[in-house]
Amino acid sequence: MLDINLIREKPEWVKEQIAKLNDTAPIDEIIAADNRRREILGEVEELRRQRNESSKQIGYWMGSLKKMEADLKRAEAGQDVEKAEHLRTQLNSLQFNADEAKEETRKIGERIGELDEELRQVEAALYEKMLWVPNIPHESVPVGPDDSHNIAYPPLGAPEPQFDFTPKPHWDLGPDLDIIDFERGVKLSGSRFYLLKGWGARLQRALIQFFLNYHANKHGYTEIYPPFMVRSAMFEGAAQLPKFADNIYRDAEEDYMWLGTAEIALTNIHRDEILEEADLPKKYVAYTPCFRREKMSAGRDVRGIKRGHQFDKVEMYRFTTPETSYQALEEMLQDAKDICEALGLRYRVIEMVTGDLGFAASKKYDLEAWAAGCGEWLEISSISNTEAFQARRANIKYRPEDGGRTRYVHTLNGSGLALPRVMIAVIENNQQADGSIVVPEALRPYLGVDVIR
RNA sequence: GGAGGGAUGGCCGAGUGGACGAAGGCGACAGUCUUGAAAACUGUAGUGGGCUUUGGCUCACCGAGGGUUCGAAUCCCUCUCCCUCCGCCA
Repeated sequence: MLDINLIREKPEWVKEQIAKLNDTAPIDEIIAADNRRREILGEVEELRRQRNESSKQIGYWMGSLKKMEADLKRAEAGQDVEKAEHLRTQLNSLQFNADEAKEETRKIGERIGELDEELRQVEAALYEKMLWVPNIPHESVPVGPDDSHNIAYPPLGAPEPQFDFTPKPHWDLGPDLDIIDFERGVKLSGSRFYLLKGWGARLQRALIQFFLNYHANKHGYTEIYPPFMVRSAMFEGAAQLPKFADNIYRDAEEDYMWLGTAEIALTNIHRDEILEEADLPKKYVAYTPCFRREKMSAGRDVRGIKRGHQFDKVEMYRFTTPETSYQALEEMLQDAKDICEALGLRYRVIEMVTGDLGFAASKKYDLEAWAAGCGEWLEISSISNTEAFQARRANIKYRPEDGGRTRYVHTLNGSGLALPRVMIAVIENNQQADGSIVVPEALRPYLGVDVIR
């Protein structure tokens, strides 16, 4: 979510920024709703102030009345006719004042009720609109209309694998080695599902283990095991809802939704908290399966295991101060590159232009790995700085060390790395003429074999 | 799944309709004392919104949302979460 103050103060600038994303947002409607909201707020608060004031007065009178009633009872019991008469007169007049004030205050209350109702509606409408406004790109992001304009940096890591035979794509290699079973996956769950079997399943498990250990041991991340289903509010906090509702699997009875990425759980770890600046940055890493409907990409990438409804991913996540978030973004990019290097992948960095930033990111890099069998660059990581976009939705703040006002943290997320695709690259790039696969050095301690055959 | 008990400030905990943004304690911070520290004493402190001549003024917030009332931490309803016992279970 954007800062409403920013929209209020620089509406035209905000519109320009959003136009760069190839997106639109009802900024004028938002400003109108915001104005109306503040108008009502001013009115209703003044009325509340009046009500508080007269309630206090009434309270004071009610106290006096109680005392006078007691006095009257005593006077009557003591046969003090004159005093009783005097008290009765006073009592009646005070009672009259109190009743009158009550009636007047009740009317104020009615008006407050009406205004409150309108305020509720205006605020709900404003909030709903705000939820659909995308994040604003960082000034360093190149302006471009779509992904064809993204900047692809020269390949890094291992040289392009060379073969003296025609390398097979994983959808042939897998079944030949009996490590991927497409038919039975489909039997269980339908299209876009598969089975990993034997060394295939073990290879994926080794990769997960390797990634987690690497980030925890060498990069200083704290490992998290989160719930794989979370409440819908967490999806809203991570900016997945309302916009991406089509992509989410959910429970039919309860308010549970299956993670599309660990980012959703990790973002909300510190939801509604105020962190201490001294505790920042917080760095988390988590392995989770990810579940996606893929409605939007129906018909795309149907071959092989590149895009399924379920996949595994190790995700890095950071909470930082605003001053350090862009440095943190570069560090996370390096963290992901380190893994690519350690695995001997041929990979490249893609810097996204404004038109391909997506909804939540202010700046984003992708990492792509070369897969020699299918002859494709596969996206194996996406690393974003969302600045305060998620923090505002999930209400995550920190208290600056100098004791100033609380501020929103910046949050960053990045795959480190995404699984079936890294496995595709490993399998296809390391295949030999006989169909066997050489296990990368780094994974051998986890698998206990040098070659999968 | 059944029965019962809870949710109050950083923490503990009082508060059953009116002077309560909330006693008291602990912790935190600042000051006094001290060579320094501790102890003691004194003082300061929540979050968010609106307005503002930037001095302030004001509203809301006691798990969440409704309701009753002139007035709600306090009474009523719904929901969420936690705890205890029973049942079931990896």
